[in-house]
Parts: sequence; C-alpha cells; structure tokens
Amino acid sequence: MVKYQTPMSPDRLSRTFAALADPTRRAILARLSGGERSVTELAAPHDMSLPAISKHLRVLERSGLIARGRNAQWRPCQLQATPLKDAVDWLEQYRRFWEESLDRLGRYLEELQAKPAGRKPATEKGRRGR
Amino acid sequence: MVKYQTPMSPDRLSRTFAALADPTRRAILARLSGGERSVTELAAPHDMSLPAISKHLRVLERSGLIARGRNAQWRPCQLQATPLKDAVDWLEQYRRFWEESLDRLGRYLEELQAKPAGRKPATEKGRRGR
DNA sequence: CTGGTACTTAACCATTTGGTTAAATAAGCC
DNA sequence: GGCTTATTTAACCAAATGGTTAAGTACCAG
Repeated sequence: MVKYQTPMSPDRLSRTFAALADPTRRAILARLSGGERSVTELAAPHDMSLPAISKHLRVLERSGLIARGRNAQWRPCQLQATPLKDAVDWLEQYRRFWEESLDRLGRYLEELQAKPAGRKPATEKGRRGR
Repeated sequence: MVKYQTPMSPDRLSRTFAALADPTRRAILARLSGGERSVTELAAPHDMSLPAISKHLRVLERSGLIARGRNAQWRPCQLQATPLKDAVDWLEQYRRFWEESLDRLGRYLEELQAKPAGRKPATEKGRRGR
C-alpha cells in the first residue's frame, strides 16, 4: 500500500529559512537593506535572466521577507522586518547552547596552548567512551 | 544556445539555512538541545520511516548542525554550535533594520490609539512617502 | 555461528526548485 | 494608436528534496 504524499504548504518559518538558503536571494536582501530597489536594479549584479530574478523575488515575497509596491512600470521591492526577527528569535533559543559550547572549546584550546606541545600521556588511552 | 547548469555545491551558510527550512529537522535539533540522542530516539516522535529520519540526519550533518559519533550499534547525534552561530551572525546584520522598522510600526499604532477612531483628517493625505 | 537490534543504502517516485527562452502584460511617451 | 521600458507568465528541463519499501551492514549477545 502506497501512502499519499500530501503536498503540505510549509509554515512561514520554514519558508523564511528556505528563502534564506540561496546566495542570490541573500544578496538581494543585502541590497535591499540600503532601501527600496526596482527589479532591474536588483537583477543588475547577477549573471542571470530577469525571469530568474523574478522567481527569486516571488520566493522572497511569499516568505514575507520583502513586499512589493507599484510605481508606474516599476515594482519597487522593500525589505520586511518580521520574518527576519522571527528567524533570529527561533535561533536565539540556542544561544545558551552555542555560547557554552564555544566557551568550552576556547578554554580547551587555551589549555593546550599552556602545555608544551607534543606531550602524549599514556594515561589518556581509551578514554573515548566518556 | 543552451547554457550549462553547473551543479555548484552550496556554501555552508546556504546548507545551514536549507537544513533549518524543515519542521522535522528543527524538531530534531530541539530534541538534541537536551543532549545526545540515538537515531531511534530522534525518530520516535515522528510519523515517518527510519530511512526518512536517516536522510534528515544526513542533511543536518552535511550542514554541520550535528555531528555523529559511534557507540556500539548506536550512532549518537550531537548538536553543533558553529553553524547556529554563523546563521545568527548573518541575521544580526539586519538587527538595526528590523528594530527601527518595528519601532516605527509601534509608534504608528500608538498614535492611532491616541486619536479617536474613525477620524479621517484631510491633512494626513499624501504623507505615506515620509 | 546465529539471531536480534540499530542504522544505512539502494532503488524508486512525485514534487519542488532554479534556471532557460519566448511570449504576454502594464505603464509611460510621442 | 504605436513604440519603449519594466516586469511577469508560460512552457520547458535538469537536478534536488522528501518520502516510500526492501535489502544490506555493523555490532552485541547467547
């Protein structure tokens, strides 16, 4: 019996991270942090067709990371705050973890530095299973 | 003339965001923030085959978000600090933007609150461009 | 060596993604 | 209306993603 593959549309956090997972799109966001830009302005630095950029913009829009206005034949794009904040808020819940983790690593490296190099104490053998 | 589609392997930041773009994988990371877990432990809460979980773990591993050890027949998974920090570091460059942005929104909403509702002052017309 | 438990690999499939080119739409300009 | 500029839509394609089942591998225990 073959199970159904329900095509569930992802939640917004997922769409945000997915949108951020592409260098072209991150470059577009970086450009937009300098203010509103038209599609052709955004496309200029990229070696890519206009429709390709248009698709990237649609991904960014559907994630909420940008909003598009209308000004004559231009569709100015604007960076949006909320999804960025939501993404960082989700990541923040791990801050304690990574800070402690990198701290431990730092102290370990210092310890190595303190001792003369090339020491290879036999008592360390077989302690991997800790 | 058809252009070549060079299959470029994405940079680590892209792989990290891509890995975070799936709810199952985010749930796995959340579980791992409580400490090392075996594959079956991680799989238990999900209505999904073991191979599917195994694939998710491979994605997480290739992004650097987890590391896998070996303990008899178990492959304990461990959360890793660096990619999380890298992701948040990238997002932090937008903090000023989203704080100012949400601040403006907050002040605007307060202003609305202060005035009696339904007022429609003609003098406000055309001030959108500020 | 046999069997069980933990996990991965292989093969398959449908959907999504990221690009292309060509055609369509929208708005300003003469 | 007719040309130009800006942008999107359509149709197509290859590759990646996320799931499946079935078979393989790795290790421990008796």
